[in-house]
Amino acid sequence: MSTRNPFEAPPVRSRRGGRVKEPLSRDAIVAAALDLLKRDGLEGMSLRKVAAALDTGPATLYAYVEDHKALQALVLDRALSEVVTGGRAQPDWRGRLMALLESYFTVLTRTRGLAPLAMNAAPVGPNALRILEAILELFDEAGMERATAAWGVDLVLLYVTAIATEVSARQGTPYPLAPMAQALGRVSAASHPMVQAHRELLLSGDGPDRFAWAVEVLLNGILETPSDSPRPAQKKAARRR
Amino acid sequence: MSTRNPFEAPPVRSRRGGRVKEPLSRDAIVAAALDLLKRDGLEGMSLRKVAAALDTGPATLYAYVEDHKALQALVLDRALSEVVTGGRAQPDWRGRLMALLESYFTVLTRTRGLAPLAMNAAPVGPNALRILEAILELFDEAGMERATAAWGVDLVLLYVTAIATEVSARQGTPYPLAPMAQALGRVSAASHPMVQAHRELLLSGDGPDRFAWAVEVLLNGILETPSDSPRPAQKKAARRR
DNA sequence: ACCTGAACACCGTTCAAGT
DNA sequence: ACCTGAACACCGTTCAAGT
Repeated sequence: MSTRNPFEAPPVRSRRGGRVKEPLSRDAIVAAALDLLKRDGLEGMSLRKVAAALDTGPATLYAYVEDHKALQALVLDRALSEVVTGGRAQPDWRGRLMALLESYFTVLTRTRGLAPLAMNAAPVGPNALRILEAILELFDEAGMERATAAWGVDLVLLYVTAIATEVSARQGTPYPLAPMAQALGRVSAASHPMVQAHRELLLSGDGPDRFAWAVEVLLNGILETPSDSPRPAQKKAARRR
Repeated sequence: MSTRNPFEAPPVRSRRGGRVKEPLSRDAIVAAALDLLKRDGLEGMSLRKVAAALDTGPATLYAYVEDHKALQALVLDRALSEVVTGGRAQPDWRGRLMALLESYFTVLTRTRGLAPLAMNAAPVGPNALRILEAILELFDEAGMERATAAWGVDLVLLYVTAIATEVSARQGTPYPLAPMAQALGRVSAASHPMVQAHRELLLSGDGPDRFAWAVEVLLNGILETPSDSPRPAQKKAARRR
């Protein structure tokens, strides 16, 4: 890869789809980094590997990108371009919001190493803003107050990002919940009766139902808890008893 | 520190509070690592630095600890020993749960670098189990169904861990929400009217009210959304319109 | 058999020397 | 003036050589 036979024709013609030593640019760097992230996960996206993929040294990238963290933020937002915000399939705002959050969740979990990146970088790129705008629109359609909507969008995005981080971390390991199962197995009924009683339920996987349930929880909770009353009445607490 | 004057007395007497070259052990390693984490944050807790603090080489630690990730998990659980689960100050389960989650949140945010550690490691240590048990107890007191409680405890802990990670990441930077403020300032009203309209609200800081609000949202939502009905009726959706 | 110095294969970032 | 090879100051992990 690094040694080139001098008798070979210079690689001018494009191998299909591949860039042909295109001039270095911020965008080309971000694109290469995202390719590496998709292929090899977070550690495939090191500054040195990105530089190597572009046939240059690591120092060169600093002419186009502040530092590694900034590159991560750029890669994240580029990846978020795949999130679908304009869905009109569902008639109600809840359905549309669920579809949007599922799209966000899917993008984060499908690309190995993307979710932790979203957990570490502030969502300030153009695609993050597009997602923000879409959710606020749906919250407005739901008749939510502005203050509640502002805090709510943060809450919802943070939660989905967090669960995506957890799920994508588990995707690496062969038996994801083995450590938890072991820990729960060792628990004594005397010291941890509740954990014992909930053992199987705590281990029940994270299928789509669970994601949908969690989102419903957030939406129901947000609708019921206006942000101006820090300690709302506990009217509902006893209801389900 | 590494060069020692051969004429000085060997460091046998304890400098107050300090360990005196106590024999290496898993526990001593974890304690030293937590000390370093508290002092210098996540990067202060590198395997090499922990080894150096114990006057040994990095290879030695592998006799006591699986690898760096396992050490992180041990350090996390040791730090979680400070979380107060037995509070009886509040008469109601909500108040006690709020106090417990605040304690967890405080422990995670007070120690620099601890929160991301909690985000990466599965909560399977003895202190994590103690917290799990306490929350399940309170959920039971609230009359929650078991399946709902099992999913709910996961939801609540994950959210609090996530927000602690975000807050503690911001604690490092001098002007935490400057990037967000800038991004929101550049947004055009034409393309992002909702973001524009919520601008100041989106930037309103993360004080204790906001944390309390978020927890109330989760609790209200969980109480209202039994886990057996993946798509509960939207009875409440229009109420606040 | 146990412990560990030294080596291995990496990092992100800087900067002086080249064009 | 711009670009970048080489160096700097680190990583986590392994393993052969010592006790």
